[in-house]
Amino acid sequence: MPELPEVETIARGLDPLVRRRTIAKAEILWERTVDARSIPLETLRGDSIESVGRIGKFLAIGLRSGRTLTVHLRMTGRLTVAKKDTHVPYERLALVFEDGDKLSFADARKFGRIRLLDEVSSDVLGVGIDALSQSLDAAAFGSIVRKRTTPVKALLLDQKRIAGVGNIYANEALFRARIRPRRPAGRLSARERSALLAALRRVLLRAIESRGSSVDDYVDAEGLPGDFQKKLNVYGRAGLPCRRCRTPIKRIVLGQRGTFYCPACQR
DNA sequence: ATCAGCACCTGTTGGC
DNA sequence: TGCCAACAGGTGCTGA
Repeated sequence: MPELPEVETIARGLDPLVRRRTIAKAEILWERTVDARSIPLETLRGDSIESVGRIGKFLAIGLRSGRTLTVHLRMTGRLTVAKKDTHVPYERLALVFEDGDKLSFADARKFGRIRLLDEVSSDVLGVGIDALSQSLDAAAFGSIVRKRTTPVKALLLDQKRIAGVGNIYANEALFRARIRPRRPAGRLSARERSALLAALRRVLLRAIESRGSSVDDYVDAEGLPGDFQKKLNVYGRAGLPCRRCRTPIKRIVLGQRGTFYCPACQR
């Protein structure tokens, strides 16, 4: 479910809600929610939250002890704050605070993972340069794309190279840059590369302004949906007329993911 | 290096 | 109405 704009929205919303709160205990309701490489969550007792940030699609909860708790929402994860005794549907893990509230992680499909680490970095998390990083410039983007035969859309989705882009925004950025998803990445012209990088930034930033896309069930830290789904040009619009040229939007499968594009606008 | 296929899970939706 | 297959904002592993 959540990609960079949704995770960023959650981080911003969550930060003021959990800052400075002290953890009384972690309640684990589905064991596999805790990453096998995690420091045991019992050690969270007495620690407190300093801030909430984002690395790629990971939420990074900075703790007083200097450690970091990372949360990956995968498809259906949700993080919300509630009273300790509130029943949260599909709750898999809860950080109960000393003040009687809890930070609840709910996840219908159980794909989400939480991990407590001494030190975080994009390297430890296995992700590449953040899609909104200033250092992702033409040169850096060029070296990622260069000589690759893989379809450009698959490259955008590869978290080890560029972190944060998921299926919605990969489709949308390619539409905006007028590039077909199957084009081998290495065969894009310099002009197309710069159009794509600009489109990617623009789409992600505008999605953050809209507080993300709620296509199905995404909600932010306050339980509110985003608005960007109203502005999507291709994602989920198979058969509907292109907003630019009225040609029906096509759906193909690429790398096992639904892929949408306008056969007239995108070359 | 790359890629298809499958695994992990559950809920929703659309077709017959 | 009911059943079943297809599909879902993600990622990791295996084997060709």
